[in-house]
Amino acid sequence: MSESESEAMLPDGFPAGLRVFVVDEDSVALRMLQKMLLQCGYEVTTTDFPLQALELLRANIGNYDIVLIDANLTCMDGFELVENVCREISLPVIVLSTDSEFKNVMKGIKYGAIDYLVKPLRLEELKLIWKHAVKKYLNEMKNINESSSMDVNISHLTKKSKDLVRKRDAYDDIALKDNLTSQKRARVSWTPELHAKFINAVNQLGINKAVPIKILDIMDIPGLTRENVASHLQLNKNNRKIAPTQVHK
DNA sequence: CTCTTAATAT
DNA sequence: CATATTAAGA
Repeated sequence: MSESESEAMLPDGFPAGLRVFVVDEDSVALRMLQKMLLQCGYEVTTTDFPLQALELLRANIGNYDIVLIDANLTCMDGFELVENVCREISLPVIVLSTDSEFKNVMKGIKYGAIDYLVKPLRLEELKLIWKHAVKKYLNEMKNINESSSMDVNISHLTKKSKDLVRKRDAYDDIALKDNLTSQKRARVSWTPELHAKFINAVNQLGINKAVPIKILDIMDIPGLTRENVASHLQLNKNNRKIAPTQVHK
């Protein structure tokens, strides 16, 4: 709260070197983006050829920390790309678009994106994206118990994570407030529609073969996990058992 | 390793 | 309350 001047200057300890991969069909916008990202002190790799984006990412696993994808593509469905990248590459993906429609934003998130930024982008927003990379990393560390499948990619962030935790207070004013779409994996909301798909899958399989993984497979909902389904399945079984009156409180 | 259940946590 | 996570046995 004591500093207010340096807007363009990067604060001490700002996570420079974040490796950002950007996909945008519009090469002009792409250039601007690149420029801004560079101003943030990030390492930037760009492509204006979305059809190759996934391939490039595949070929460079471990070389990037975060992915930015403009969803307004003409050569393919931008959200499909988002979904595929999220599925295949374990990196935080941020959707970019000029469309601020709630529905569209939801779509981006639903397809696995960790955030959705509406163009035109402000430097301020880009300065904050490193948080997603760190958060994703922290979550994975928490989830993955003993698995040794974490690669060198992480060591790049590890040091910074510690640093950032310590320095968090310094960034709080701007950082803590941008919680639009980040946070941990959102809990599943079993809307009637989603539940319907669940029921549908169960029926399709037959009550005996209706096992979490198969249900999940048939439902084909991005981001939905086996655990989500298992939990819901359990709930439904229980409900049937003790349908009516319940002794409680 | 996945499935199921119950218990407990968020 | 609704959903998630954990623990233990199959």
